[in-house]
This record gives sequence, structure tokens and C-alpha cells, in this order.
Amino acid sequence: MRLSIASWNINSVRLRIDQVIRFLDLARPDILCLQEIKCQNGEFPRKAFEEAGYPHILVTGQKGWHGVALVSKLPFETNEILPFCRRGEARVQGIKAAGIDLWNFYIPAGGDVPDREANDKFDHKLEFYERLTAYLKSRNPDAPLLIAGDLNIAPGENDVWSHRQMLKVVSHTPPELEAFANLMDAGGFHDAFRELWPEPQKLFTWWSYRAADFRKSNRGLRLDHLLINPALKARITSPIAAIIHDRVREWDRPSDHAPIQIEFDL
Amino acid sequence: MRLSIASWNINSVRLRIDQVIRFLDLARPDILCLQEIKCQNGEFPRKAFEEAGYPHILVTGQKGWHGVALVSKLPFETNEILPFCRRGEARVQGIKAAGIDLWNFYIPAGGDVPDREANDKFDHKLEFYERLTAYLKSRNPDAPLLIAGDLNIAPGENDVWSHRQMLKVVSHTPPELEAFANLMDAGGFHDAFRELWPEPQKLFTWWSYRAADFRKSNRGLRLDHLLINPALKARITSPIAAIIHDRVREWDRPSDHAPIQIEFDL
DNA sequence: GTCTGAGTAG
DNA sequence: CTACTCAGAC
Repeated sequence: MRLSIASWNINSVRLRIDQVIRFLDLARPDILCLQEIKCQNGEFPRKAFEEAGYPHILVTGQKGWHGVALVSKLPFETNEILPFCRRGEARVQGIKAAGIDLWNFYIPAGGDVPDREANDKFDHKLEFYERLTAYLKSRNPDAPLLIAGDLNIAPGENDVWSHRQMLKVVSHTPPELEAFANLMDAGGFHDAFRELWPEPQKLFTWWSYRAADFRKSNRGLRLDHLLINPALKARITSPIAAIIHDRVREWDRPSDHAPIQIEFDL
Repeated sequence: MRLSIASWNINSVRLRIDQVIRFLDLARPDILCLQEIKCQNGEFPRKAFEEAGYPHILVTGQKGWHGVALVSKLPFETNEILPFCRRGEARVQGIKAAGIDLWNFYIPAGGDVPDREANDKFDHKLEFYERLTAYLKSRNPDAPLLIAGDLNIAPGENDVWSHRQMLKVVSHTPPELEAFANLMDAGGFHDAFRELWPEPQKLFTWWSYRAADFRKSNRGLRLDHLLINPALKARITSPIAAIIHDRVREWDRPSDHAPIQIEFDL
């Protein structure tokens, strides 16, 4: 079977429901992982997704901030509780579909000051990574796993518009780069995007709203990821397609994140 | 010459600039008086009015609340300072166009409690009426004058959906009705709307946002007025046309006020 | 119900 | 820059 998974930090699903449906109609992933839905469970626009052909829906919302959701053409099970967010915010989902564990994360952004003592948000972010990394070490590595979402770290020199300037900015500071590397090591993850577009090519999934013309300044970051563990990689029988839908960032009143998508045969 | 004057409480001119231009294109008044523009002078969308054929613009704005503006096909002079608002808020404009004095007012709404002692906003409203009435008594009555705007009083029994219930509600309380009557007496004003649609016909220019269907409940008030003094009346050589553009209140995300317009030959 | 401001977050 | 909350106004 062919499987296609997408992920998108939508920055308010109610405000951008038309754009999400438009994206689904053009990209037709089997499963879409959403982050920053910014609504409570009862406020999620289920009907629009059902009508678009995505009847299987899991919403993990809260009032106002954060919130993740998963909409799927395929049925899925929810059987795992993933205790990575110490504040219990709506940032984590774990499902099993087509025999694969799929985790959808909106990892904390981490505030402005890259100092765990002075800035509790930064500490919260790194602790999320630490908990996730530790969990992976004790998890059965033979179970196929895909991690999707806004991980809020740009891990490589070419995942930021300026490595030198960004080393001081939360999302690309040394402790974050180390946390991301530790995660990759612990899970043995494969990054299909970087495989397809090798260094030193720049890859971005996010561009600030503050730039008048994000294409012109192109000061982006690669904060969104789809990570494949070795057990899943071993089951894939085709080349892995991976695409950043950066044209979507050009739409009218867009999210500041572009959707990302991977596709492969099992 | 034929002269056409309109008035509209727009409830944020930046949010509804498309609707204002649409209204100008359909009604083509020579001068439009706006109230509740809710912006500072530099934030007023001058260009849209200029492109619509209204190059003469006077903006009296402030941050966030209130604010009045006047856009005109005809040139005008601004020569009079009208000291009716004791708080110095952006609620008053006076110009002279086509030999006529035109005053554009956004008179204070007056808060909830109809008691001058307990509610300073109510006192402020009545003092505005008192100052205006006193000023008219000392003004040269031979100068043609038109008062336009949201005067925030529904003066007659048939200017409210329920005279009995509204007598307790600010906009139609006895001291306000008296203040309005004193104003009309002092200026000798002619109300072209009531002339054209005599009692007991209901006339409304405002409907609350809270009603699901304002047409169905039709709990409106006549708060907006265009008042003609005797010297102006004497110069008018045609019947006076007067229309409440209540269809505009049906537009998508409308102001809670409808535009009003009068037209006559001089 | 629909605006604006201030504060918070990204 | 854009989104959310909440309060204040009408």
C-alpha cells in the first residue's frame, strides 16, 4: 500500500479552515497532522473534514493556545499516552494507523531567552525533548514509528537563513541543537527531506509574519519535521517522496508555517 | 444647484472601507458625514475616498474610539470651532460648503444609567446638548445650517420600537427627549424624514447587533438625523428628498447604523 | 454581537 | 505581523 502523511502548523484551524480543505484537496494525504489549532475540542470544525473525505478525527484541544489534531482517511487506534509535556498542555497525540505508530507534536517554542534558569519556557522545551528522548530509549525499536509536527527546532546549519545569527536565537541555540541531535540518535531517525535535498541546500518550513515579502527576504527556518525510525524505514519498499508545500505560504492570510508531506509504499 | 448630503455611523472606517465606497457608488452624495471612524487621522483611508471621487476630506480622529470625518466632492472651508464636547473628544466638525454651514456630530451615547449624578457619561451627553442649544441661540439665524450625525437620541414616540419600554433606556429617557426638543426649538429645525414619513409610521436608523435577525425583531431606534434650519429651508427650491438606506444594514458584517441621506435644489 | 485596547504569545 | 484572551463600550 501507498501511504501519505502531511503535517501543518495551521495557526488557528477555525480561521483557516478553508485553506486546510483547499490543501487537502490538492495534496490528498491519507493523514494530516495539525498543530496550533487554537481551539477547544468542541470548537473543531469536524464537519468540513468529514465532507472533504477525512472521517477519522482526533482532536486534542484547549482554550486559546496550542492544540493538535489529526484527520485521516484511514481508521486508527489511540493506545498510547505520551507524557512529554510536563504542563499537560494540548501538544501531543499518539495513534496507530496502517501498523505504524504516529506521534503528532507541537513542541513548545521556548520563549525569547535561551536560558533554562531565567526562562521557564525554554526549560519546558528542553525537558520535552529530554522526556521524548528517554522514552525512545526504552521503547521497542522494532515498532515502526513516524514523528510528525512542529518541533520548534531548526536542527542544521542549512535549516536556518543565517547559522551565525541564529545561534543566539531560540530555535537554533546550541542546547537546542544538542537536544535535537540526541533525539535523532535515540530514535535512529531518518530525515527524508534532508536526504532528498542535501546540504548545503537551504530548507525552510516557516517564515515570520513580520517580513513584508517572505520570498524576497527568505529568512526562514525549518521547524517542522517528519521523522522515520529504522523499523519503519525497513518496511518501506519505494523511494520516499518528501515535499515542503511552500506555495501555500503565499496564500492570502496564510499560516506562518508551510505544510510538509511524505509519501512511500509499504 | 442640487445638493445631496449623507450621514453614516460606520463603526470603524478601516474595517468597513469597502462598504463605505460601495455606499458612495450607489448613493453618490456630494458630501458624506461619517461618525465612529475609530481611528487616528493618519490611519484614515484617504486614498480610497479620493479614488472614489471624494478628494476633499476632513478627518477628526483619535485613538480607538469616536472620531468623525467628512468626505466631499465639493471644496469646503473650515472656519468654526464648536465647543460642545467638554472632554475634547473627536466628536465635532464644522465646515462651510455651497454657502451652507454643515456640522457633523457624534454625540456621546451616555452610558447605561440615565442619571446625571450617578453617571458622568449621561451628564456629558446632556451637557453636549445644552452647549449646542445655547450656542444656537446666540448664532446668526440667517446663516443656512445643516446638522448631521449620530445624535444618539430617538426623539419621538415613533422613533423607537417601544415608547413605553424605551422611556427607561438611555436614548429615549425624558431628560433626553427634553434636551432634543430644546435643540429643535432653539434652531427652529426642520426634520425632513418625519415630514416625508409622518407619525405614527416607525422610522429607525439603528438596530442592535444582538438581534439574530434585525428585520424580524425590528427593534430599532432613530438615532441619526439631518436637521435643516429655517435659513437653509428658505433657500431650498424643490421638495426635499430624504431616505434611510436600511438595506445597507443587511450587508455582510454591517455597521449597526444605516446611512441616511437628503437631497434638494438650492 | 461587534467593535477597540491592552496584554501575551509566536 | 498575526493570533489569542479579556475588559470596556455601545
